[in-house]
Amino acid sequence: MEFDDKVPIYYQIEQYIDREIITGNLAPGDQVPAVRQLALTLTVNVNTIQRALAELIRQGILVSERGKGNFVTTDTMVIAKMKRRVIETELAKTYEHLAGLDMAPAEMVAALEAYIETREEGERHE
Amino acid sequence: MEFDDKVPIYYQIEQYIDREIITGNLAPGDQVPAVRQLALTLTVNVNTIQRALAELIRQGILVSERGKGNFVTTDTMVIAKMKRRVIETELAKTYEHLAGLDMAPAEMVAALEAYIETREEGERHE
DNA sequence: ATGAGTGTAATAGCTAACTAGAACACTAGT
DNA sequence: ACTAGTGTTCTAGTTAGCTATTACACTCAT
Repeated sequence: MEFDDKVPIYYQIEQYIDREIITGNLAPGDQVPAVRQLALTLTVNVNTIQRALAELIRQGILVSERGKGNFVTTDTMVIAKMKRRVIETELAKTYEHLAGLDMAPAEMVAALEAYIETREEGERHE
Repeated sequence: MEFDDKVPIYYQIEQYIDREIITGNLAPGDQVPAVRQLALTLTVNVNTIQRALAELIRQGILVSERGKGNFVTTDTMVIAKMKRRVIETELAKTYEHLAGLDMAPAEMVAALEAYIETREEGERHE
């Protein structure tokens, strides 16, 4: 996995697992890969994995069972709330950044559409 | 100024100045506030300011004149290129993040529109 | 020449993030 | 009981980012 070196790895791992849950790659009740396995997969130290998981456990998104593993909560409300938070945060950040460029809301939408368009152009010729 | 403690301050200052230039708050040829003044305004150490400016100078966005000050380049091509890069980067990041949530391009646009809508709702009642 | 205003550089010290490695605690299958 | 597979904790050491402080270099008006 490639990390953005401008933001803490443990934080990016948190977001990575959030996404895995949102997309259903990790379903409620599923066991998360073992910490040592994650450390290998993400080529990162176990402690860093632990730090990321600790935060997700604190939020109730994961449930830790000593000796067994870490599991995605079966509390779908917690997951739904997390999903809303993740999406909202993403959009808010985009909005703020573009607003800081003096872009009006309508322009933001247009810019995103244009970006998607050019991106699909590119993919067509890959 | 409020910084995101997940990303280096010097980097956020770079982006801040980029934005000031894009919005025209800082026009080509304009003098950038003195480093010690910026340090005060942004409540940050002079060295941190210097680090941010050094990168902008390296990119040719700012021009340093010892004893006089730092100035926005008059090379409008450099500025135009920077502006494109900033916007492109912003949209790309949003796209990648939302794609990571299994969102289709059309959904991204819809989500952004919905976000803007609710946001304007909120502002109306502030 | 002096002084105020500018950029530049260097030192020292602090903290957060990360790594490496070891040890400990618990679970489940044999 | 043993063993393999889990999570948890701790210590030590490295590096990057930031602060504080001082000193130096240059420009311009007086």
